[in-house]
Amino acid sequence: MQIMPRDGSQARTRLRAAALELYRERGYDETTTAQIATRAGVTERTYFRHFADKREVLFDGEAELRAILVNAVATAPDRLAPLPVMVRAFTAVVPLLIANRSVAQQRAEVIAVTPALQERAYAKTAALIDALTDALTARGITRPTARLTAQVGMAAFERANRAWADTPAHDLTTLIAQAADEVLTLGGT
Amino acid sequence: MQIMPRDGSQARTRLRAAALELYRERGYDETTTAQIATRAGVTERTYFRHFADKREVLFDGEAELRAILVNAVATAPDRLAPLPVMVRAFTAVVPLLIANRSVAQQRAEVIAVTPALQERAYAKTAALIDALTDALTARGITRPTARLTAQVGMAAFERANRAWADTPAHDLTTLIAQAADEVLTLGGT
DNA sequence: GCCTGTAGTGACAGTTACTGACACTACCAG
DNA sequence: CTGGTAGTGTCAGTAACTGTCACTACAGGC
Repeated sequence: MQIMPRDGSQARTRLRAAALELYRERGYDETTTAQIATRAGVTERTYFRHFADKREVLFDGEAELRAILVNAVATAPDRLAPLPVMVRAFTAVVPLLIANRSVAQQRAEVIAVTPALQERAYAKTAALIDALTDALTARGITRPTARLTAQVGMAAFERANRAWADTPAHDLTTLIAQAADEVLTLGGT
Repeated sequence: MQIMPRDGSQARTRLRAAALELYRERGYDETTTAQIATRAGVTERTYFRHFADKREVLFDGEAELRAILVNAVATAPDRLAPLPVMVRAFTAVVPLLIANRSVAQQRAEVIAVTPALQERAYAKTAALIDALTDALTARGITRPTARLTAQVGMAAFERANRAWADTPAHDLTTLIAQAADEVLTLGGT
């Protein structure tokens, strides 16, 4: 067997790249974890030491995203209303999204055609909402309201993100603020 | 082997009951699909003819829920603003929720302690949001706004549902309307 | 009463995601 | 040079899920 560098992060990186490639080339269902491992130059067992399951390999960035969001909420000015706090948080994440845009695009294409991956994506979004709920609660907002705020904020963010994907010329920061405003118009009158 | 009635819906019903029992008795992870099938008096293969996977057996009611929601949106008065349409839709589903309350409670307990089931629950919620988005689009609302509305409406509904679980004395219909109102206050000023 | 089609099922073999246990190797601290 | 630690390979095993085929209950026409 080949001698492999002991730095685990390298194997992890290669596994991520190999999985994305294979999922794009032959589809998620037609790819086995053994194939991913082989392409990355490790064994299947090593794959499962780095990622909990076959899906998780595509969702490695979530922790970083969550950290930025939570920090932005925590450092928001006091007295700022709940939804503006959300706008602030999602705005803080814009640079990361811009930096990762091309890989994110490839990921999104695979997820869009794979129900199993969509399911995981929903769970990751829910985890972000949980984290945002906690962060809002720490600001003194009651938990039910905090949860509602986090969900509504996430909905606005997704709306902005989709608009951004359609018309990349627009500024994502502006789109986020507009989506938040739009929420407040849905009640009519 | 025993002679089994040919009416598939009976096996399906027994499988649902057996799965809920076993998941509650020993936990989801410690339950095998073979055990569910045995308790329901069928083979494992028959289980997978009725349900796509080990999780789906707990989420059989979604189609009915979706039908009611979509119908309520379709038959809502013209000129009603988007969010009030959502309130109307979720209000229409209240009787079903009241009727199923005890089973729903047991289901919720199992789901609450099982990440794999939570993931599926998120996916089911997302499917409802998709259906609501389509229904709103049919009313002439643009798709991005329809999607935002469906997500915000679902967030309000969940907020009402949680409040209802905590204080069952309150009227769910009222709680839904209040949650929708609360959304409009999140912007401040 | 018999024939025929259809839907539901049992039996069985096979693939693959995932796990536990153990041994080995690169590297780091002293 | 030594001992500890983290990452890995190997192997065996479990359980979710699938394909295929044969069989059985039942409904309808004749």
